[in-house]
Amino acid sequence: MKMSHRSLPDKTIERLSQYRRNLLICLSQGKHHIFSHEIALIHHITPVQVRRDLMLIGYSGTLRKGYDVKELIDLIGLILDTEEGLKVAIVGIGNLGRSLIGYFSGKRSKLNIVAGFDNNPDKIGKIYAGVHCYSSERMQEIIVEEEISIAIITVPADNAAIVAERLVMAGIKGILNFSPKPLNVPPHVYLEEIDMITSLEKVAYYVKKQL
Amino acid sequence: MKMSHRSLPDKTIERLSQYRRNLLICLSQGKHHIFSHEIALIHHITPVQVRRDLMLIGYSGTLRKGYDVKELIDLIGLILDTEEGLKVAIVGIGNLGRSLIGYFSGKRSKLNIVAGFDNNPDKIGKIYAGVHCYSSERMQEIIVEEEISIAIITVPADNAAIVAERLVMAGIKGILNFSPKPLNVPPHVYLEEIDMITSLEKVAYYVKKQL
DNA sequence: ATAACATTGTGAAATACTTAACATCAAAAA
DNA sequence: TTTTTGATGTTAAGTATTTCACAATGTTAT
Repeated sequence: MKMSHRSLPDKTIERLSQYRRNLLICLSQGKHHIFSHEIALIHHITPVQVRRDLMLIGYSGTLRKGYDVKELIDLIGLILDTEEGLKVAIVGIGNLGRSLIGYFSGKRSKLNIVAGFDNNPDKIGKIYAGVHCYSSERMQEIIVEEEISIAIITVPADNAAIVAERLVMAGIKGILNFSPKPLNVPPHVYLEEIDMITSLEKVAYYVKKQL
Repeated sequence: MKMSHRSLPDKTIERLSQYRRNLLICLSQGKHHIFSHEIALIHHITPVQVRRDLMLIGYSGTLRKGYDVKELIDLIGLILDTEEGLKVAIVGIGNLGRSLIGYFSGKRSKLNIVAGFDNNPDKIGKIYAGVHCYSSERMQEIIVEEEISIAIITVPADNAAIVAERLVMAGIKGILNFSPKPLNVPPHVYLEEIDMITSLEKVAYYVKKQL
């Protein structure tokens, strides 16, 4: 089990996260070993792809018995997680923000949403599924104080740019942006964008093509 | 302006959708021509990539004046949209569902959310930002009746599989799935998955790497 | 008129990612 | 004990996507 994964492909990272989630389910069902073709089936990919991913992270299964579920989960954790975990803030406590808080609360112990921010005075001071909502004005202060390193932006498009700028100034290291406006961040801040409108238009394109 | 784009790269489709959104903003600001490097700057990609995409859709700009914004928007529309538009249903009117309804309502005239479905009796019969919420039991009936071709799944993970199955049976052609469980659909149904947990874990991975 | 320039369009190279092909080997079967 | 089987691990080939390099050419400056 060598640790020689200097730089894993982007797509492999995504799949590792997905593998882990389903491996945890397998484990909870009492399944302790799994074959590459079983993992592949769950994720609708080829067994070779699974084996390649595991090869890249330096994991070896047992011939004819497959992979040890528990070991694999732990190894993926070693790659994706930090030991102490990372703190996450969510900016914009609208429907989307609250939905995300719901998704994450309690689930992944290594990524905790520890603060929410919003401008709406009705929301400030309230607690949503365990997450305290603060005034946006206190963003910088609390991010520094709590050592929050990741932010999720779920504010309306027009506010996203200014929010991002303030997050960067506060020392945020990674941003997950749901606003459909491309953001401008310095290269030392990792930016991941989820563009739901584009995703839907893409579905529409392929539906059209098939008609 | 030839129409020889038998099969555009997946990534090009995504970018076209994004280009269009920002071109519409340019147009509304009175900008009628745009250079490849200007488009590139907005989207944080290279000018060559922009030119390549436009080449692939068979659009030619004017040397030294760049691209005609209006023409380009129209051409992208010709590729991404159907003339009559497509109808969209949203299954699961929780926080995420309502947030998506908010995003799309009124914005894109060619993709209209025309129905929502939920099991919660409190929600059935209500109207959310113009979208009527029906009982999930009427899903099949209404999809057929209204000729809905696209569905967005925003139900909890455990219900997603059965929802997908029923959507396929009802004749849905494309699905945008927000549940973190990989779905199983026949090959004639286009499936796009947005995995918010994976996206966040990916951000965490790159943040960790940079530390 | 001519030269310098800035921009487009594109073949070819480079990079990133996936899949095929197969050597290897432990377990099960004969 | 030997053969067959069915899995892994990996090199090499294939595909998809991005970038390089540069020819072509209209516009502006001289």
